[in-house]
Amino acid sequence: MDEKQFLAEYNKHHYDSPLVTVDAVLFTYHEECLKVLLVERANHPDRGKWGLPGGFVDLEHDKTLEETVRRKLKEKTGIEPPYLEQLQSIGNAERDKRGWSVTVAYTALMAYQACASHISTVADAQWLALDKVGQMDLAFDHQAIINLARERMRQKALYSIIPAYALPEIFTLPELQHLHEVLIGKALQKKSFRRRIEQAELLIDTGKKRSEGGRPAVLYRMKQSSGAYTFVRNLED
Amino acid sequence: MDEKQFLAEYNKHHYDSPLVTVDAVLFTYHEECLKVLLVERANHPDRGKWGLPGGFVDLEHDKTLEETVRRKLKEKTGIEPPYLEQLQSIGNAERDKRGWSVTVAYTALMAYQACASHISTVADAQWLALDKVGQMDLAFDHQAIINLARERMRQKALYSIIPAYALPEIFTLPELQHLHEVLIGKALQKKSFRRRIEQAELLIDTGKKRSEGGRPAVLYRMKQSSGAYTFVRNLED
DNA sequence: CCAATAGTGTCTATCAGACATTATCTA
DNA sequence: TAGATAATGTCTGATAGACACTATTGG
Repeated sequence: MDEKQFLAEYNKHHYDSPLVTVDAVLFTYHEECLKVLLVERANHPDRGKWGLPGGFVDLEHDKTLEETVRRKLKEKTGIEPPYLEQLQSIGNAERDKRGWSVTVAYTALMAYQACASHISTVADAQWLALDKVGQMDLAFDHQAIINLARERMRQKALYSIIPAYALPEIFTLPELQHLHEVLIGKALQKKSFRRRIEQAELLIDTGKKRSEGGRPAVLYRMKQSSGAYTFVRNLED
Repeated sequence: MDEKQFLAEYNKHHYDSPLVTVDAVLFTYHEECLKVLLVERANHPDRGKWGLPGGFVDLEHDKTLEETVRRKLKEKTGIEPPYLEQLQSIGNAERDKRGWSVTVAYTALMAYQACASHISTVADAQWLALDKVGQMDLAFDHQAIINLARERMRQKALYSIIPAYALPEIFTLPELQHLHEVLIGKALQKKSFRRRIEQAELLIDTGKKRSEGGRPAVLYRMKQSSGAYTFVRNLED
C-alpha cells in the first residue's frame, strides 16, 4: 500500500487518543501584587470552580497550539498578551475525570490596565492575587500549573527583564525592581538592579517622570529586543 | 445535570481531538561527536524515512506522558536514559499528513556504551552524527525538533554540567570539557572549566586514572545532585 | 630525550552585593 | 525644613578569561 492510499483510508477515530487542551497562566502586576487571571468554569467537570483560561483546540479554525491560546486569552481579556511562552505539557490518566488528558500550558504576561475594562464586562473572569490563589481549590491540576509558571517566572527574574511585560508600556525602574522582588521573594540592591539594566541598554528613557510623593522617577519603555536579552551573571537566588 | 451524570454520558469520540504523540531527541557523545538516535519508519506516513523514536500514547498502559517516552526509548535502547526532560510541544494542522497533530518532544541523554549492544540487535535504530543528520530529509518536522533540542542543550552547557549524562558513569574532565565545547561551538579555557566544577564540588574523584598518550587524566563520577546544579555565572556565549 | 596530554599559578576584567551619600519632589 | 522616594559613588568579593607554566605518561 502506498502512502496516498494509506492516508485516504486512515481514520483517526479508530485509535484512542488523549483529550488535548491548552491552558494559560496569565500574570500581571497591580497594586504591588502579582495577580493571575482565573475563570469560573461554566461546564462540567469541576463546574463552579475557578481555573485557568483555556480549552480545547478547534481543529477547524486553529492552525497552531499557540493560536488556540491566543484565541482563548482574547476571549477573556480583549487583547493578545505581549508575552506568551510555552511552559510545559502535562499529560496523564488522572488529571481530568473525562479520561486521559494532555494540556499544553503557557505562561503569559500583560499589563493590568490593558484589559481592565474588558474584564469588567466578562463576569466569569477575574484577576486574583497570587497569595490568595494558593489557598483556593482550583479546577483540575491548575494549582500545580500555576506553581510551575511562577517558579519559571522567578527564574527569569534572575537573568532577564521579561517580567517587564507584566507592566504597562511605560514604567519606572523602582516599579520593575519591586516586581522582580516579589517574584524572587527577597529585596534587591537597587544599585545592582539599575546598573545591569543600564549597562545592557535594555530600556529607553522617555524623557518623562512620575512623582510618587518623593523625587520623581524616570519613565522608561522597553526596547524591542530586550525580552530576548539574558544577563551572563544571575542575581543571587 | 450533575457531574456524575455528565461524566457517565460523556463520550470523547463526539469531539474532534488532535493526534497525540511523543518524540525523544536522545543525544550521546561518542568518538568526539554528538550523536542522536534515529529510527527508520516502518509505517506510513513517511515510511522509509528516518525520524525520532516515539509514538502514540497507549491509554491502557501509560499512566503519564513521561512513561510513554520511557517505554518507547526502552524498546529501542534496552534501557531508560539517566536524563530525560520535556523539551517542548509542537502542535499544528500541517506537521502530520494524517491531520492536526500534537507531539510532546523530550530531550534525553545517555552513554553510548550503555546501549550499544542492544542497538546492534535492533535493525531499525541507529546513532547518527549530528553533523550528518543536518543534511538528511527526516520524517515530519523532526529536523526542527532536533535543532530545538540542540539549542536547549547548548544553553545548558553554559550554566550546568547536565551534558555529563551523555557520558559513561566514569569520565575525565577533558572529556566533559570537549563535550561542552562541541555543544557550545567554541573552545573553552580549561582552567575556567575545571575551576567552576571544582568549586561547586560537582564530581567525585574515583581515585583512578586513564592514560591517553600523555599524562593520565583523573576519572570522575557525577554526584547525585549535580544535575540540578546551576552556576550563577554563565560561560561566555 | 621529545611529544602529547593533564593539570596549576596567577593576573586581569567584569559585575553583583553592600551601604553611604546625594538629588528632587511634596507638604 | 522635614519626610519621602529616586538615583549615584564607591568599595569589596566572587569568578570567568587569558595564558604561561609545571606534571606525568609513552615511545
